[in-house]
Amino acid sequence: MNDIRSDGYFTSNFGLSNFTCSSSSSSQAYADFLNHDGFKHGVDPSPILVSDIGALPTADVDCAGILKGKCIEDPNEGRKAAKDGKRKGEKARRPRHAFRTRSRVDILDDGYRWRKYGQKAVKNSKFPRSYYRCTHQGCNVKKQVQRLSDDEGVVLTTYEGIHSHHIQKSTDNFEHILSHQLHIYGNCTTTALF
DNA sequence: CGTGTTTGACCCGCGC
DNA sequence: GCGCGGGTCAAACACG
Repeated sequence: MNDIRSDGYFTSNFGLSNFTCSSSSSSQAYADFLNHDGFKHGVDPSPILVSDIGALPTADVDCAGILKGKCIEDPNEGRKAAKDGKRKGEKARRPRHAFRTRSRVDILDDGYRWRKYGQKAVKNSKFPRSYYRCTHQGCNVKKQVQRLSDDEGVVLTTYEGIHSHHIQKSTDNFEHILSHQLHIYGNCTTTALF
């Protein structure tokens, strides 16, 4: 199900989609986020910061439904940790990882059910940031979705926490949604779906 | 009626 | 201390 290609990219089939990451931390991030085991590591140990986001290549989806992209570690973990009640300077226990995807739709279906609990205007951006929580009982995974102001075709999704359960939607549903989306937009090269 | 969204208020940390 | 910005809460609302 998982494979590291010769070019260092990490490909994994999570049931709903194929995702490609470029570093071991990225693959672990996605493994954590999707609650999967058995990942290989050691390709590229260097983390990529959200501040470098402008220099990163953008994720894309080809006509076979293969999503390619990079995930980014969030340097803002300490601040979030402090807000969660931890002491200043204490390392955050819950990693946050961001994924850039090129998509016309803001909501990328990753197979989990999310409940929106907030939306905020972002400074220096004309697009708001949306906040989502996993609706599964006992699972406190969160994600933020924001469209980049300098590239309106790019959606930045930040995941925080680890799912304590399996994907809640079936592959059949995903395929149904995918075919529906492709029917709507008629251009699968610019539509990203998980 | 259950579930999810909207949106203004609120809280907190940080910088000045 | 104060203002700003990010993040969260919760009441009201919409929808199937």
